[in-house]
Amino acid sequence: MNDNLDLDKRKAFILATVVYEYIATAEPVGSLTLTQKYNLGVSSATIRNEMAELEASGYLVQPHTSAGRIPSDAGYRTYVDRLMQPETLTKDDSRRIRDEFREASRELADVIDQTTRLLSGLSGNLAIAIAPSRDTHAFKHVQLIWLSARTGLIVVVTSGGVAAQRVIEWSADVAADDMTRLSNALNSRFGGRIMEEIGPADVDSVCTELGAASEIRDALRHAFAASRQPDEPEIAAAGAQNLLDQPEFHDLRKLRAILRIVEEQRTLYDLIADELNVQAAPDAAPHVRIGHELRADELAECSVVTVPYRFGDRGLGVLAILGPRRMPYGRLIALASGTARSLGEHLNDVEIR
Amino acid sequence: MNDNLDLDKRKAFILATVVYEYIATAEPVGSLTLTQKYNLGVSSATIRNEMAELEASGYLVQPHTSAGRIPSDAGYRTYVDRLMQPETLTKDDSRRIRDEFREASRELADVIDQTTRLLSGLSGNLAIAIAPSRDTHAFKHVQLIWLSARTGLIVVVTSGGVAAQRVIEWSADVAADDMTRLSNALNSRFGGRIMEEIGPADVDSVCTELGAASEIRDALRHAFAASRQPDEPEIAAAGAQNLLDQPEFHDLRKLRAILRIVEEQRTLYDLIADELNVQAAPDAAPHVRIGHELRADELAECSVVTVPYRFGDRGLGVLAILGPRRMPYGRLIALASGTARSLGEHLNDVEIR
DNA sequence: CTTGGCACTCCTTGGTGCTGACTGCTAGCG
DNA sequence: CGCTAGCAGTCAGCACCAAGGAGTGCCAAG
Repeated sequence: MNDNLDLDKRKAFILATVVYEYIATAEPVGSLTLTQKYNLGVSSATIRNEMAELEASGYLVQPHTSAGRIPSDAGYRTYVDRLMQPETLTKDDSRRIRDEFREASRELADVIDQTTRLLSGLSGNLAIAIAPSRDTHAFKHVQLIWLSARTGLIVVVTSGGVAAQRVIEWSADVAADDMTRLSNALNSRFGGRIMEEIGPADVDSVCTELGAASEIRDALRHAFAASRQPDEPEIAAAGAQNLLDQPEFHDLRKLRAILRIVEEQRTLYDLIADELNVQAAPDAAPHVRIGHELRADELAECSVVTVPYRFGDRGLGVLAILGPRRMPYGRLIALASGTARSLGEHLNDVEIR
Repeated sequence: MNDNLDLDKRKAFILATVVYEYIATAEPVGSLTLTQKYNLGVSSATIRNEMAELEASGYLVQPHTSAGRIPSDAGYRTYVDRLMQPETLTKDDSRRIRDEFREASRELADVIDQTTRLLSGLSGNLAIAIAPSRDTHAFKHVQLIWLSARTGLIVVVTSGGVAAQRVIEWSADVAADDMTRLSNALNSRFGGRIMEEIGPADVDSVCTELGAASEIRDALRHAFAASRQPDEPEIAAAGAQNLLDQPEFHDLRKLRAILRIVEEQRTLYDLIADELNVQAAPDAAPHVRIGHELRADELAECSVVTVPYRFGDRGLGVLAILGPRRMPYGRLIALASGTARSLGEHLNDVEIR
């Protein structure tokens, strides 16, 4: 139905203009508006004929008989893929992104959080970030710290920073020296490996050799497991209140449906994490999903821009912007990809080598 | 105007019933409703006379001439202070709180976060938590961990757990032994102190004695400062989407005004932290602020229940529930104080001794 | 193929009148 | 003197209707 051939130059221009105008005004666009605000060179009657054909081809829809047209999912899709001007970051946006990362934390969780706040502020939409997978981090160091005869602290450091830390208690006195020896043994055994190569059996074997208490062995296992795979998906979201400004969300039911999705980290993760598989290549261009392409009824009127970012050689995370379908795609794509690039650079800078 | 004497027994009962009924239904309460649903023993005309007097005394207001009455700030205040039945936690709520803390993390930030999620879920309102002041934590341990010739990690442990950790880089090679010696010196110097007794000068003097590099000295200073006073107020909030269910927030302008307050951590902190000064005593009863008592126009239709919780001997944090004035005060007070108690106990359990 | 004209559709807006929920007041009763 | 029944008055909410306007589809002529 909507293959390339049914869009001649004029239809393409009209479709692009309708989408552009509707994004700007949130009002259905009529033929008169088009002839008045844009230099079409033909009369409104001609536009009407063209728009009728665009509707028949599935690019536009009419909310009701006597209204103007608004884009369908397919209309937005064509706009994004073929009609839209690519945008670059404005000077101002570049500067704000640069400034933000100059001050940014070294802690992965903090960085992710801060990035969503930045991106939601710049984009005026809801921003989401998934932390990069930890499996490919390089093991750097583990330290058992003696706090008292019955308490200690385990710290696991990977190339991504402190990956796990936990206070542990045990039931029989342990000497500080034992902890140092255990730390040294673990470090010399695991040095140079990446995290996914370190399993519970490896931890066990070192513990057995040195005769470590079972409580300490269990705590170490947990610490290493948590270093690779935290209990909850590492995901951050910010800027939900931005959605209140969009007229499409003045309907409270829709708003609540979306907030419910955002609240449930698991659902949100699934929504975004698709990209981790689809876009295995880092530095990939942002990907846009529109309306029903999101495969969630609650999000039928939303679009999502996703972009992967790099951490180190293989680690990969995802940034996303969620907003109404009527979003300024060009700007958001530029923002998402600029932020992802800066985030990747920042993570590279703070990576422990 | 509204002193004790102007509330005879019947007026008190009527006021209490109006507040109760309005909290339950969100509809202005009329004289007929009262006689029908509650056993007043007098006719609606008598109730009308009484209600007119309650309005003259400032306890009730009428949204418009031909409507029933709703409570004023003063009406809610009297209800909360003198008329309401104190409630205790239901079995079910107790159990959920207990279960939640059984599984809870040892990390202060995670606990705070988890507590707000619990409390917002139980209360159906917005929950807020401020982490206890760190000044009174006891110093436990500091460890400089050698990662490579040019990078290391500082971990400061207080009775509250890991209070600061930061990866540091320096420009001249440092040996692992130097870091151990410095750690030992700091630990023996600071052992037994509480955090507020450890200033930058103390850190400096140890560093100078051992001839530590200035980069390490600066990093240690920062780490100790951050252990006492984090850069941003430690505050968590959860459950904003619950407010959508309240009819008073169906007006989007009001909703946005409130979300703006919640978003700005600083404002939110100021709003709640008053209690830290007012209620210096731990185990104090929950405190309720109603409408204009909050001294913020945006919150004129809101109430806040706050309750301090203990951490250790002197540390004090605050839990709060923010919702519409029309909130079930008895239940929320019970929830807030039960949660604060369990939180205090949990923190006590995980405190490092 | 384009265009002006025209009839048609249907949302939006504003006005009107009704209904129902309350109230305040008053006169009479115990 | 307090209580009550009855009644008139007020006003938000709702349904209904008419006018206005934005925009369309179609057609005949250029």
